[in-house]
Amino acid sequence: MRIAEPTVERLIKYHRLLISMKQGNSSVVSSRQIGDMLGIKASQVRKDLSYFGEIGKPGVGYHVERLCEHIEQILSSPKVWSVALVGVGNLGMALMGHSVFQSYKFEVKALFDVDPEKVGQNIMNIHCWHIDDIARVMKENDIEVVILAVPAVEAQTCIDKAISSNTLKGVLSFTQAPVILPKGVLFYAVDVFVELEKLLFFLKEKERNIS
Amino acid sequence: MRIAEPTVERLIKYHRLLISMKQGNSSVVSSRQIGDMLGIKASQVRKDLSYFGEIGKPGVGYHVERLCEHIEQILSSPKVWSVALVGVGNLGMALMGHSVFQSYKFEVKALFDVDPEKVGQNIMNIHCWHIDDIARVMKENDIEVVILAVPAVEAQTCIDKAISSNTLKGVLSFTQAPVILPKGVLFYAVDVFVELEKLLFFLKEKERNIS
DNA sequence: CAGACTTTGCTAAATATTGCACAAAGTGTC
DNA sequence: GACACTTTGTGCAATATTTAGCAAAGTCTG
Repeated sequence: MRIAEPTVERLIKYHRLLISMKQGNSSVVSSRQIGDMLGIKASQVRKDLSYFGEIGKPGVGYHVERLCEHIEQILSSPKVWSVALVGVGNLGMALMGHSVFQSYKFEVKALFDVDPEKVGQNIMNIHCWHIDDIARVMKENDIEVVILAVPAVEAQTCIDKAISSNTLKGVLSFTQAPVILPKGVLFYAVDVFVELEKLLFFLKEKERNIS
Repeated sequence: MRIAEPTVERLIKYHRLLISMKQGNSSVVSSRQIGDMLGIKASQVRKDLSYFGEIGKPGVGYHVERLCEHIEQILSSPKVWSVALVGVGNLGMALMGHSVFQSYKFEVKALFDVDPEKVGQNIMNIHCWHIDDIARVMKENDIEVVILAVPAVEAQTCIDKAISSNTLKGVLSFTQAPVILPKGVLFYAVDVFVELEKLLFFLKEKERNIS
């Protein structure tokens, strides 16, 4: 059974919320409460949660810990993914420092850059290689996922080198350049520019509709 | 006429692409070419572009410069938005350094943080205030948009202070915490964690379906 | 333990979004 | 200028996603 992307996205958010609720005082939570906290309709929450069998109790709600484990199981990986971070500039460093990067689901095995100040160094205990070594290092470390945080103009070149490792399975890109990938390689992009433009666009539209 | 969010998102991407094509050699481009470069179906491209009147020529395609201006007009703002960046940590600095922030559509008028090393300083020529001053500074500078780049635990507190300025109209959040806003304030979030989790989830699913 | 609530799981309807297919329009060649 | 292409714009069908509504199940109160 295939799960739709928006559903997965919400499951991730429920999971995150439940983790923070585990330290709270109530051991039970209703779809309404979850929905209100995340800005999602309660019926949507129920539909998402009932996707994998009945887990809530009518008249009561969902048991926080149980539900959390339940979602954890759905989202869980059978293995720890090996990841490479390409581009150790401001953004790359910000990512590395981010708590997200202390996950049990993946491990950043190698860094890549072109800056001679960084290449050869250990940064936050991870070795930084020259981007030209990426195919070899990826093969040696079985790296299947690349996080791309380089300037737009270099994105495609870097990706092409990563592709030549033949181990690449997924890319999370932070650059705004469109990149061409062999089909079969999953691609997700975090596009700051697009989000900001969208915000400004709909702000404009809203003001226009008022006046 | 209301434009759907996915459409706006694609328009932004077309615009970005067209800008880079303006320096290229061909002055004309087809919906097929645009689609291939961005991973979008040609029919979708045509539908998006014809939303605002006929602008292409059958048998030829779209005139790059003309199309670019056309989209620019759709996306254009009647004013330059005043923006505050809340949180001048790694991520905030990365954003400031990003080329996205040299836009003619908005201007970062003020920075906010709690770190005594930063408060009172000018960072990249913009003054950094203590977060407690945000309501006053926002009012004085007519700041309507806040970019939130603080640790999750501080997100709500910061936003509450920004709300009390009464000038807040939109938020672009980089924190993973859900925040409660008065309705009427637009909210967009860039959620690194969610994107990464989605990537890993669908990678897992894909491998599971193969084996 | 009856009656008033609450809340789930699910089905069906409503919306939103994408993709197809084709006529009409433009280009190029001989 | 006839014929073979290419490519747009668009109506309609197909998919995807969200929302509403409700019976059934569980809780609480007196």
